[in-house]
Amino acid sequence: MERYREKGFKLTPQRIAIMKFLEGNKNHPSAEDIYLYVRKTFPTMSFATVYNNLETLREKGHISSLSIDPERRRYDPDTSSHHHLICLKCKMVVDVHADFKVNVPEEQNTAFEVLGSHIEFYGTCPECK
Amino acid sequence: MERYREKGFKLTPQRIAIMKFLEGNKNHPSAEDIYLYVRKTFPTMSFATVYNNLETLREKGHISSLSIDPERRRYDPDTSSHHHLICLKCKMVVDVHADFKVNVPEEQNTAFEVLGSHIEFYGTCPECK
DNA sequence: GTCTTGACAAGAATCATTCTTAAGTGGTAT
DNA sequence: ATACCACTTAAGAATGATTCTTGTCAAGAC
Ligand SMILES: [Mn+2]
Ligand SMILES: [Mn+2]
Ligand SMILES: [Zn+2]
Ligand SMILES: [Zn+2]
Repeated sequence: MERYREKGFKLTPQRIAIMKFLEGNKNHPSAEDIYLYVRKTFPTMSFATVYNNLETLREKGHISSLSIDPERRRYDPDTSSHHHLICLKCKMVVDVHADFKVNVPEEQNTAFEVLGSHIEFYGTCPECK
Repeated sequence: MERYREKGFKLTPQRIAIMKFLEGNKNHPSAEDIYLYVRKTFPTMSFATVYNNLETLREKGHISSLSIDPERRRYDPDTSSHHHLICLKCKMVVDVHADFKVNVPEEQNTAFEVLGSHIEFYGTCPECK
């Protein structure tokens, strides 16, 4: 946790609670999921504080935000390059850790500077089948 | 255009205008883009009508909606399987037509019924570079 | 022509996210 | 230990995309 201390990044109790909740969390929670959980410990916490912290954490590269669920943004403490699988029914998101070789065709690649890629798989999870 | 006539699918002038705008459109427009354009011909058209029609067209499989731009939904008349490349600066979305071999690892694949996949590439377009 | 089932316009409502403002606090320097 | 200041917070308002509601209308079926 100490490694997060840096210039202009203050470790407040609310922020620590959010970071603890996210640390190792594989559920790809939404801002609301985080809010509902952290509020148990900090009943006065505001929704805006959650968003502020998520944005700050994202800026600093400690978490990433996913647009795989069209209904709400999901947050992921795992910033290593990996992919996702979403259940179209219950919207559960799980990791797909595999190194796929995907490169855009050469002619597009030269004109457009490709910085990365993300694969979203969709389907039905075991519970929803 | 006649091929769209089917049970419970009425061809109204507004709908035809939306379909004409989308037909062959490679810009992946948002609902607002579509609204602003079609309104030129139908000044009384409502935003809700655009959304109603997009949802109906999507249900019938004539268009697909993309969540690649986290700020707004984009619509694509090309329903064939293809991928996308988004410019992180101007949010331009272009097609990537290539057949990548991506399959989730066996153990996930059996538990989870994978129905499809979509690759989003991100980077900087020629104009924004 | 009549009927039925969508489709329409208009605007209200919803919901996620962002912004604003005033008050509070962590971390650094003194 | 104290003071200071930039960053953070809470609270709520604002925004913006999307969905819902309601009364009216019209396409296509018969
Ligand atoms: Mn993940
Ligand atoms: Mn496309
Ligand atoms: Zn499921
Ligand atoms: Zn660009």
